[in-house]
Amino acid sequence: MRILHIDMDAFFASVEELRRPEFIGKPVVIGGNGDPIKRGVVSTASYEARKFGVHSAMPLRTAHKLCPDAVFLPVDYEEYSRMSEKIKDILREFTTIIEEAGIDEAFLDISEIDTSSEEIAKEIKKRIKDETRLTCSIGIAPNKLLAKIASDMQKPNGLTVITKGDIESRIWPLPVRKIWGVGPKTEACLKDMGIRTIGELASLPLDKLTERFGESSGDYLYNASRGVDESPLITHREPKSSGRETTFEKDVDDLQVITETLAELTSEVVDDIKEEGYKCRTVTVKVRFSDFETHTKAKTLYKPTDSLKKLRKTAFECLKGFEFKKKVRLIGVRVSKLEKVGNGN
DNA sequence: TCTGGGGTCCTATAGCCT
DNA sequence: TCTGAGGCTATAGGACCC
Repeated sequence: MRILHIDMDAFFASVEELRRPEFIGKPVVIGGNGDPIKRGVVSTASYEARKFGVHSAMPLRTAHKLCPDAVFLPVDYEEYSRMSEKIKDILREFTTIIEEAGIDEAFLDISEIDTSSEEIAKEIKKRIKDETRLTCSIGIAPNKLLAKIASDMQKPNGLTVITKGDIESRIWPLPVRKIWGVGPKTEACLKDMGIRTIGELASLPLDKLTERFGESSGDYLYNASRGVDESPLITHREPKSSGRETTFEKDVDDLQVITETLAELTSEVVDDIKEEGYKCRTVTVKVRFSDFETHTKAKTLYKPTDSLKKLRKTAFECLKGFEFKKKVRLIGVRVSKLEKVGNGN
């Protein structure tokens, strides 16, 4: 197997710099509605902004303190999606075995292509650069797990090939956090066990991992630390749920405002699923309180619907299940158990 | 003082059925 | 009739990803 992972460099920021060349070379921070004093987090920071310590998921206000002179811009998903499609169209000319992993990433199975991996990668980089003026980083390895780690090893504009023989020398020294699926919680848990690197993780026996993380995650970590991953590329997926949520600019205690906002969000979700041609059975309402405590209430209908009246009524019933003793920071609604409407099924 | 919004997947628990 | 063992579904919460 030869799997290629392609990851666009500082994608949102780079797309903005194409539109506004005067920002090139400056620290650029994309996030929220572009106002660094309001609630929101950083989606993407340009490499110049990263030098100030700004990174994804950081509160915009923190980014503003670290780098007050940065250019702060709102997220423009439509523009990034258009660019993403352009790039994916280029990738599809190399193979149809593609997994789209988010707006700025993809896996390609290049096992059956009769050209060396490096040549394919260089050609992809050239095509993307020529046709969009954007750069990307590419990793090539025997599986998705290693290809993704590889693409991250020499950013930006990198090209990294990892073979099975490289695992001990090049993968084991890396921190466990580099493994897809290992986030802050798992990292902290492993640190408690004295484990910091992937190599140290590989020294743990399977039963110790399954005991600590459960059957599924334990198995995954055991295999991942050895560079073993047999997961196939997902070339097509059906949506499982669709939702909308919003964080209030200031925490709210007015039930009227909360209810009205929920009604609006529900109507947006209904528009979304109708447009995609789905009905749904389950409605989940989410409330986050001022102390960040988050709760959900769900109700499942007997039969699938896309009726705004029915779904709004169900959302309101869910809302009644909450106790509002604290101010509300966020309200959201999600529908699931989706079924494609129409003849086909 | 901070901590978005779009999702997916996993786990635990409870009720119901065989 | 009683007591489980499993399977399935609904619900709630949480970790993680981009």
